Order: sequence, then C-alpha cells, then structure tokens
Amino acid sequence: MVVQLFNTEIIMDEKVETIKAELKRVREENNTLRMMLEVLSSKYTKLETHLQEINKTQHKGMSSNQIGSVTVPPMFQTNKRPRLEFPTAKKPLQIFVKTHPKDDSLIVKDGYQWRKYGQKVTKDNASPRAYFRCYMAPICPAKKKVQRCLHDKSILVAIYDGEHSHGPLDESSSSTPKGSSPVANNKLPLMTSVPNDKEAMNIDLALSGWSQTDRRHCEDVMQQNNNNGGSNIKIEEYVSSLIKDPDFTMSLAEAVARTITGQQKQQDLNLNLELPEE
DNA sequence: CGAGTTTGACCTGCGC
DNA sequence: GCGCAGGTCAAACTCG
Repeated sequence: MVVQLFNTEIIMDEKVETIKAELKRVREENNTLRMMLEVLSSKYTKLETHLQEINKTQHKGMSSNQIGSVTVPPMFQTNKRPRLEFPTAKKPLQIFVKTHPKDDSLIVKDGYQWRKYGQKVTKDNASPRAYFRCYMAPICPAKKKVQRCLHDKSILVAIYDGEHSHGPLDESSSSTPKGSSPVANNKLPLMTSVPNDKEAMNIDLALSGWSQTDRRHCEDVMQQNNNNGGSNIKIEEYVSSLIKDPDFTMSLAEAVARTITGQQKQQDLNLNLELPEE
C-alpha cells in the first residue's frame, strides 16, 4: 500500500517535470517569436521611412508616374504586366501554409467559405494554381489563388484579392468545401502572412516549426512574386544596405536586447503567476 | 439530385 | 497585329 502510494508519487513527479519542461520549451519558443516580431517591426519601420523619403524626393520631379489618382513610385514600375498591382482597394495578401507533404489538396482554411472556379498550370510553377471565390455572401468580391511552393510542395501559397463584404465564419463551422479542421488536415494555422510584393521585404519566416529550408523556399516564392513586379532587385539592394548600415544594426541589437531583458522580467513574473494547480 | 469540382475553351491584357 | 500567359466561364463530371 505504502509502496503503491510511493510509486504514484514518483509518477506524478515525473508528469510535473514533463509539463514543466514543456512549459519551458513553449516559453522559449514564444520568446523567439517575440524577438522576431520586434526585429520585423524595426525593419518595417525603417523601410517604411525610407520609402516615404524616396516618394518625397521623387514626387518633385515626377510627372509620368501616375495612374489616375494613384502614384506609382518609379522603383515599382516594371516592364512586365502589372495586372494585379494597380488600383486595387488593398494590396493582395500573401499567406504561406505548411501542410503535410502527402496532402496534395489546395485547401487553405481561413475562416471563409470558398468555391473553386478554376485551375491553371502557370509557367513558372509546375504545380497547378487553384482559383477560389468567396461564396459566403452573394456579392462578396473576395478571391484567392492557391498554389504550392515551387521548391517545397508541402507549403501552400495563398494570395488573396479583394475584401470580404462580410465577416468570417466561426472556426467550428467554417471550412473550405469538404475541408476539415486544420489539425485533421495536417495543416498548421496560418504560419505567416506578408503584405504582397512591394512591402514584402526580406521578411524573416523563422516561425516555430519552420525549418531553414522552408523559410528559404518561401522567401524564394516571395522573391518570385516580387520579381513579377520587377522591383525586387532594388528592394533587396536596399535590404542588404540596411544590414550593412551600422545604425540599423545598432537599433536592431538594442531592440533585441530590450526584448530579451523585458521578457526575462516577464518570464520571472510568469513563473510566479503561472503553473496552475491541477 | 443537388452541391461542389474538374477541365478545356474562351477572354483579356501585355510585350514584342 | 500576333502570340503568350493569367484569369474566368461553363459544361461535364463526381460524390454524398
């Protein structure tokens, strides 16, 4: 009897240790994500400021770079067709979704109901591109294109066009036709989204669960997407110049340090407040 | 049988 | 004007 109680106690202790270890792992992961967010935010602010400066300086001498009321910075002008680039209400949103390698469906669960209306094999990617239209509302103009990542078939790239004229369904009832839950589908929730093309700078995709390869592949995709606009070279040049910029590196380091120290305090606090009793 | 998917044809815009 | 490529249509097909 006493031995049994002792054994039970040992098992409980082991469980607690396991949970603590898991908790620690999740916290570390969370810290990493926060740091990345901070870095991204810092990069974005800097880039945005620089872009505004460019716009200002070029606005003076510009005359032929306007389409209607929309001003197109020269760095975004291209020889190739802009098709989806110009006066759309909002820039298309690009989303990457990691799927199970064996899962060959082009279903991206995002809270809306989509109906497939076409599929096409594009020139630069052997994987077919599927075209979806939102049918939650009769006049919803939202559309999306879903295609597999060129280098990594387990990654879906969804490009959204237009805005929904309604809200999303709740998670339990929403699905792409014949879809199932993301977990059951072996799909993770939306791993990352980036503002399309022009704003899609060298965004770090190092989110939890993504290997270096995945990130590189998806960066390739973003790059291809940018190449369609022909502006990527300049963006990349600018990003690389940013990396070399001591000021930028310094502010980046400060941001990271600030985050780490801030999180250390937060973590200590959490240790006291969390670990709910069961 | 109806809803949703597939797929070949057609449309449209752009570069040459 | 022509050809190419992306996007859309709609009839045929599939599935529950």
